[in-house]
Amino acid sequence: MFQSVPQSEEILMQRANALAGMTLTNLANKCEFTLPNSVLHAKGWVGQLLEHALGATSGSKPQPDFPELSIELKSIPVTSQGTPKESTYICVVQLSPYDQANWEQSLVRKKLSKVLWIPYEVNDKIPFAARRIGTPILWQASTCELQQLKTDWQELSDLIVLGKLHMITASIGKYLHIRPKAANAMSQTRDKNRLASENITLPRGYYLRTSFTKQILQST
DNA sequence: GCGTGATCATAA
DNA sequence: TTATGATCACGC
Repeated sequence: MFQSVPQSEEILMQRANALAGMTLTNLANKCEFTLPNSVLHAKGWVGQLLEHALGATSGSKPQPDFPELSIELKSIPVTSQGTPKESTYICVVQLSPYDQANWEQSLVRKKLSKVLWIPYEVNDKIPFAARRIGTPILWQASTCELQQLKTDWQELSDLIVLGKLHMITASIGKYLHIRPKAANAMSQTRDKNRLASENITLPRGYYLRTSFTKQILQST
């Protein structure tokens, strides 16, 4: 479908709007993507289909999907009521002291600078292939939202810098929280905020709570 | 293993 | 039903 990088926000939005109402089968056919037999073994498939359809190029680099536009693309599964079904992964929790230095330069802040949300319906009665893509929403956090995100990030970052990552649970943070992000519970990484003798830990990621993304989708 | 794309599975 | 912790796939 679209394979070139969108040169402006307007072009990106035109493309995104053109997808609204299409089923996953419609879009997969146009992009020459093969529909997975089961979502279980294709968890990120919808996101990658949308990236391709809109011309995103970042791949797995730790930066927004459209770096020239500072726009991050997020597909988001919603119920027939428009409520998000899942929390939204933002980025990995980096574990070097400098990464927690300041909010403005954090990976979370950069990823959430501006987000193009593309909802798609998820409902037990609708087969995966028949799910429809919804109306895109280009979002920027309000001053109030940004303040809370910063507060959450700061609280979590303080714990990390103090070597207390192991004390962080998913219940910390109003909008933003930290949860495991790994192949499985055996995965390991090093937390450079701790002594070498005790720094092996499970890789983690930052996620947005559904209560917050629900607010985002309804505000527009 | 790291970082991307996420959803699954079950305890609460 | 929801939130937390665990898991799946891919490129490098």
